[in-house]
Amino acid sequence: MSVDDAVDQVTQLKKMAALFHALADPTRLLILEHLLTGEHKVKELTEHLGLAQSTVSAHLACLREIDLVSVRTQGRASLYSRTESPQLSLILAQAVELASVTGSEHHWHEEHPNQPEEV
Amino acid sequence: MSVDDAVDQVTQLKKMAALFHALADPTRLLILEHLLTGEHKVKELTEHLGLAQSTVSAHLACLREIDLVSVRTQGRASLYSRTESPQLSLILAQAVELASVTGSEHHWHEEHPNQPEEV
DNA sequence: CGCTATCATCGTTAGATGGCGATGATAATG
DNA sequence: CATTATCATCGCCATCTAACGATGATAGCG
Repeated sequence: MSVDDAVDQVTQLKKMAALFHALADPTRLLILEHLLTGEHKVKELTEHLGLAQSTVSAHLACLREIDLVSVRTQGRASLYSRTESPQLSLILAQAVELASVTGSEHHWHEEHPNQPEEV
Repeated sequence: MSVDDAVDQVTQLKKMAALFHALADPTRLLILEHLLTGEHKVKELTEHLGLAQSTVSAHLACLREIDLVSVRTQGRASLYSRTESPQLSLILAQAVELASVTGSEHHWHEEHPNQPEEV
């Protein structure tokens, strides 16, 4: 393995870490789950989460940086929606399974057309 | 949805967040990758990572709490190995793909018998 | 029984982070 | 233009965390 390859690997590991970091927060996971019902305005998310608007905006900015959500401006509102990504859906589905090993599993209503929820 | 279900969902979200948090660090990802070559003593990991022994031990404790690695004591050494988990392997494989979208992809030598690295 | 090697844990420190209110920017409305 | 609604950004604070050195615990060795 050359040195350049090692540098690239570090870069890749950092990217992966950043991705996982974006997912390492219950609030952001809840946002991603809620966005399964379609795009939502920031205010709607704020009411749904019961958090301050600035807090929600910060979480959305975090998700936006990793390109997990997309924004669409309409008038004064910013409509957020999940970015299409089979990889992310798979990651979340597997994480649900791992987290459901113990305790009553709460079904993340993800669209996974292949495997019919075998727990 | 009842209130109890909501509480369970919060619990599940916290578990998922904890899992992702364990993966949200380049050093821990590097440890998991290195453990693909088999079990390793703490000192070996310390030399491989170039970090202090206490630091490595802390990372291993973090991975152990989420049950991503297993320990096997042998003499004075603690042999660490990755816990068997198809879900985790899938998560890491998908994360590699997502992180490889831009830049030269560095192939995480994961054992994924199904899909032959379609980037 | 000393001595060394290996690892876990503790205490500390510098930096990151989630939360909030306040402020600024922008667009619809009158 | 003035006002209001919506959202992003800033500053602040409490908390967390990754890194380290130092210390303690345990197992092999002479």
